[in-house]
Amino acid sequence: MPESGPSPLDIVRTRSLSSLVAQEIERMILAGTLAAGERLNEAALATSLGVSRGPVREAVRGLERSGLVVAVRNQGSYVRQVSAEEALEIYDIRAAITGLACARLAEVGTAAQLADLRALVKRMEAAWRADEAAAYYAANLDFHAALLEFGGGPRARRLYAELGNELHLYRRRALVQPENMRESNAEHAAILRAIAARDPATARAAGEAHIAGGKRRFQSTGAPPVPATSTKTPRQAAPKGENHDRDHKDRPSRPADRRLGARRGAARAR
Amino acid sequence: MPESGPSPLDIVRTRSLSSLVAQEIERMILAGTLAAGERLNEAALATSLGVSRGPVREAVRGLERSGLVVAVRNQGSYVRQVSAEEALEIYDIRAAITGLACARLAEVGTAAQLADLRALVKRMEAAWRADEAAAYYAANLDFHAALLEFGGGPRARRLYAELGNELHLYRRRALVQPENMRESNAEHAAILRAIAARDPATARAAGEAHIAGGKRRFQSTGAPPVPATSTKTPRQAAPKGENHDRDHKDRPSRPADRRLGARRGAARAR
DNA sequence: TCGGCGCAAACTGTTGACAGGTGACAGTCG
DNA sequence: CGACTGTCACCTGTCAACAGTTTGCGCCGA
Repeated sequence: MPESGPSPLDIVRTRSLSSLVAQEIERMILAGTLAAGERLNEAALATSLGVSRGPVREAVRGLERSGLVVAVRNQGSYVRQVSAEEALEIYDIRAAITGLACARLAEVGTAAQLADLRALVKRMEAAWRADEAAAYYAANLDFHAALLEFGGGPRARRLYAELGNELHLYRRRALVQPENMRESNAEHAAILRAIAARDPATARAAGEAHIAGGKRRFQSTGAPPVPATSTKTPRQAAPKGENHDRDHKDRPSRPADRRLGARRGAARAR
Repeated sequence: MPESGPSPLDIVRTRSLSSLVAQEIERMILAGTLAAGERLNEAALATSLGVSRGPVREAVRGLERSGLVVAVRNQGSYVRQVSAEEALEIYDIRAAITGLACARLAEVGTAAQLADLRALVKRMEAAWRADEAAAYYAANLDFHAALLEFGGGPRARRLYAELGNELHLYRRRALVQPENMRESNAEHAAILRAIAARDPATARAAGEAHIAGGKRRFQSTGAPPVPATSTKTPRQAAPKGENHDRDHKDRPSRPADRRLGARRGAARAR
């Protein structure tokens, strides 16, 4: 018999449908399939994923807690819109977390871990010289993930990942510009030097400076002070403070959504 | 007509049942009504709160995402147990966040905000002299909340609250000892001085040092390396691959739980 | 022609019910 | 007497249906 190995139906044995659905919706959001500010239609999502509304609701509730969506009673859930101010704040927090991990790594890091990090920096340098932004981007993600994997605890890792997700919500495009790659990787090297020198304070400062540099590059790369798409803000039913304005442009797919998941009969098919 | 004002049943009009239930369960967990490691019986919670299982499930899913509970498929959800290592890590992250807020407050804080903080420090000093640990504890919470309210963005505030909750999970007792109050409040004063001097770097260091001091006091106040109630530590409900060994000790309250919410007839009563 | 009003559809919130899985107890065999 | 296996109750996972509310659309009147 053909054994698919990694996850044939062990998946369904260990993870509940809700978690699978949550993972899928999160992927959709981060991939841009569900745009920021877009409304989540429970029935449509359910039929599209082939499950009932129950798991979808549970998944959305989880995503709401983790800050990816916002929900308004009797109105629906919307993909969260991250304002420019929030994005900058997230950079600050990320800087602090990264600094923590770097400092700790300078204290307890092993030679093997350092070698791993060096290899990643080398990969990034190669990508930069070849002007392959995508490869650099991937290696950069790996580098930071490794930094937290080696130097951070589980809580810090989770937090870092969450912050990264929220940042993706602001702007999807990978904002790596050719001239930035060199600068960014130089900072990486500085971090490595400090860690190799077993100097926690310097390592921390280097880690923070690197994220701060990313924040600066992010700002200068044409991040508008207001992410806004439209001219008006009036209509708003936000739960707390934020307003995610939605004019007609905001729901072009709305009729399609309706047709997709509306009819009882269609929803029942499975 | 008698208008109760804040929350008669307008609450149910603005907040969904799920969020209310989540809030209540969170309160129960933090208050100790639901002990760490205890299992959450959906049916029992539902009847106890007078709602169906749906909202309870959604609430628990949310709490799972925010780290208060862990869930295993086909087995149930358990109030998360925070290990000593995790607690220490949380202190580190809190220190970083607090430092951030202090630094920012030193830059942009207003005189009124400084006055508020000074008043809180005074309140704590009074509580210390009167040896009223409870009052000190409350004012201390207010102080830190104000610190983040004035110096932190919304994301940092949410994060700080979440970390505080997780810390409560480790040990409920307010670990303020008389001799610690003076030291703690001295650090508060140091933070204030640095902020008043408009010295971000020093303010940040003071904020971090204060949390680090709290961590030290937390450790020395007899926090055992093992939070355990019993002799063995291996117990930890693991979501992934870990085997969550469960000996009889693990569920002393299990029979009671069953009796509480088990029978179909009882579950249906409402 | 424009503004207000009312109806209807759709979507969310909530509930009840069903099916599968897991853990424990008891009986039996070595 | 111990270990194993079969059975059973409970509990979670999932689904389908019901109720309330909001929103959009059409109609009527000024």
